[in-house]
Amino acid sequence: MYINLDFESNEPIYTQLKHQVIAGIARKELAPGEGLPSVRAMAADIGINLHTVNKAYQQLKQEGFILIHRQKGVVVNPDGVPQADESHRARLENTLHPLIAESVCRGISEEEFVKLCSKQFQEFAKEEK
Amino acid sequence: MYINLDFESNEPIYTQLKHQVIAGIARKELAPGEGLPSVRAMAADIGINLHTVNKAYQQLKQEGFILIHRQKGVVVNPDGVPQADESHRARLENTLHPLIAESVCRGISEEEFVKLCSKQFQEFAKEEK
DNA sequence: ATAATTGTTATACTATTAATATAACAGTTA
DNA sequence: TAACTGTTATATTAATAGTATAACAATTAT
Repeated sequence: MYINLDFESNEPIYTQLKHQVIAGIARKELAPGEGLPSVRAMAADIGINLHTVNKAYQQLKQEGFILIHRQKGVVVNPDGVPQADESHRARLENTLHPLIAESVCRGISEEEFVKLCSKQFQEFAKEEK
Repeated sequence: MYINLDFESNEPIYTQLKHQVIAGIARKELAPGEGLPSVRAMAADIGINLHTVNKAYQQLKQEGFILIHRQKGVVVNPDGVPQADESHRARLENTLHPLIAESVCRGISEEEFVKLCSKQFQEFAKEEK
């Protein structure tokens, strides 16, 4: 699991870490049940504080992406990530709304927008048939 | 221009204000050249500080959505919002990426995702044909 | 049994951001 | 002259991000 952080970004480090773990799961590089480095090991690897890693891990656990056993360490959720419910869909819509509004203002057509999304979905598609 | 703020949200107030102005432009409720309330009037209207409004206005100006004349006040860009360039598209992709990754993890299909986007594009479509 | 490692918790500190509160300035308009 | 425009400056409060140590309890390896 290679993590690449941008310390100049205004996106918080723990958020970048969260996103890359989630992307790893979506890309199926991280399989259900697979272990992740301990908070200290991960922190040392990428050169940040263990509390920053812990914050990311705690939120990933809270959101169902990983499990944390006191003994076994950190593990990608063996049952898979919980399916989206209505609250997830609502949050997704609320996040998309300003993106689409700006796109409309700037002349990005629905077709182009959709094509852009599809391209990213393909990045996560891996012999799934 | 009705503004609706959620003071409990973790989305900053000035960001909420920005988004609603942009949505108003996308929805064509705010036409090019149309005036917006002065920073003080807007602040009094929605019950926030004038600096918070000013911050939103400055960023909207910086991003090409509005113009601010010392005399004429605040006006929706009469030339229309500048078209998206490559940097806009890159930012859009970067913002969409974690959304799509999480959607993939949670079993939201590309079809559902695209349908969700299309629904929002329709919200902004107004006898444009 | 000892040592090392695990997640977890607590405390403290710095820096940045969000938001508010006054106040003032310079130019425009009524 | 008075009221209003955007703008700037200064100060304060609260919250968040990130780091730095330190310790505890439980497990694992030597």
